[in-house]
Amino acid sequence: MVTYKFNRESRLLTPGHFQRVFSKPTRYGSHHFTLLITPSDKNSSDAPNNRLGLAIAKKRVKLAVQRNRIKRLVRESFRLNQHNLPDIDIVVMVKSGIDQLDNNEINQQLEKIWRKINQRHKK
RNA sequence: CGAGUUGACUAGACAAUCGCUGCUUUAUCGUUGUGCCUUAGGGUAAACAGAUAAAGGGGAGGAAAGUCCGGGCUCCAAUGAGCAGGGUGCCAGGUAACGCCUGGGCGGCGUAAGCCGACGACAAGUGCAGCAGAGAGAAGACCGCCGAUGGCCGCUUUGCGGAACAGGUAAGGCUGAAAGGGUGCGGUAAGAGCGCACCGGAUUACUGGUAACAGUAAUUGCAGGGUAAACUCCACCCGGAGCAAGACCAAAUAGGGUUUCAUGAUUAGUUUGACUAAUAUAAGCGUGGCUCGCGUGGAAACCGGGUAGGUUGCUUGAGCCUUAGAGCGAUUUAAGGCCUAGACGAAUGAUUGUCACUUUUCUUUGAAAAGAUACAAAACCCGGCUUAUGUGUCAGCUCACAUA
RNA sequence: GUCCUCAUAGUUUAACUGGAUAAAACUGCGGCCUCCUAAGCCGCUGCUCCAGGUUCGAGUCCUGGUGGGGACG
Repeated sequence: MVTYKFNRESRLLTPGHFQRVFSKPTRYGSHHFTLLITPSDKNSSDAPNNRLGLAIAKKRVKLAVQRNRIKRLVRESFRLNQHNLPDIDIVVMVKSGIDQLDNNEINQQLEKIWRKINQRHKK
């Protein structure tokens, strides 16, 4: 079933959720992104599918406007590609210099990462 | 038409597709909580919360920023006052309040419109001023000037001349950021507010003004300058903390209190076992005692605190718009109309197209390419200040040039 | 979000109550010494975070900004 929705169930909400991902991650990266990935918790009832969390540090991106822009782009890209992904929890982190990129470049980088995740998982 | 100056407005527009988050309405689900009914079993969706879907409608700023001031609101402490500490500082007004704003005064800049100003007091007291310089605060003879007067020397001796001993002198030089009113004339041996004129100052009086202050007159030769973003004095203001304030609900695990039961301990009574009553929350082991260490403590009910988490505070307000009145103005009064973000790992977006805009290139119009805008995003709410910043429009005023 | 602190050579610290060339150690660079290196000796290296203001004079006082660090769930 193809869905483009993105509500509170597909986000990481509490520090506990984040800790679970940080404790045993698989890493993916590109020039400006680092992604941490853990398979979803099957026992927990409130994790029906893949979920996204964002960790955009103020140290890496100074201005609030730029931080918000990056968050929105990542969410948008996740929203449009989530039906291709397996059931995982994702935390997206960011490296310095990302605020220099424009929207198009960020989208391309993210799509490359989604494809890479999909390939590895099928193996 | 050019240059400038002040004030106000603006913060890309439209469409399509896919999303996020509140609100309203409708439909479906839903007895988990609350409510209602009850024959105490439960029932109730034409009860409210809650979930899902659809439709409608709303969704960042002029600075949302810095957190520099002032308030509302909440809690804490309170009988009030003072000290300490901090802040403000020409005058009047505005305001909930302010370090803000308006009007006025004074000073500075500018041809002008206009702009800028921590702008009380150093004659209440204490301090500070390196180096340089003669002298730095009731100042000072280094160079200089004079040497009238007194003394010295010479001569043509009731006088004249010389040197510069006593001494006089703040006009000039020198030092410095700063040297104790300024300019001119008189005066003198040389000078000096020593005298006079004007300017400046001080004191007193009067006039105008609510006041700051301004003006006029008279008197006074004139007076210890700078620094208070040095201590200080004077006048006025300030209790502390902040929505992570505060209020409510409250899981698991741990843990507090009370009661009951169970268990073992001690004592007493009855006594085959055991039971009853009282006491204590320990007993026990290392070790006989003290000390120290080790170690055990079941079940149920109720009460209270409270973590995770949730709800609330949370947006109707010193609110906005229009018109009229008061006021030079800030502002204020009245009437009518309007509701305009409430998120919480944190929404307000992405993509595409057309137009507008900017830049570049070619260029008669115009065409093409690129950019998709600057500064920057709410986090309880207001009033200000400061800082950052794109383009354009409107209005007032000033100066210069040209024409009439 | 709220509150609090700090900023001086490349690094770690000084600099009195505002007073004149901002000091010291280590490091770096150059030179001397040595066959070479080390050690030793000599010399060099500063917009006192930035911009204004007060003052005769500011690292120091005042105002505004920039950057770093910390506390509070």
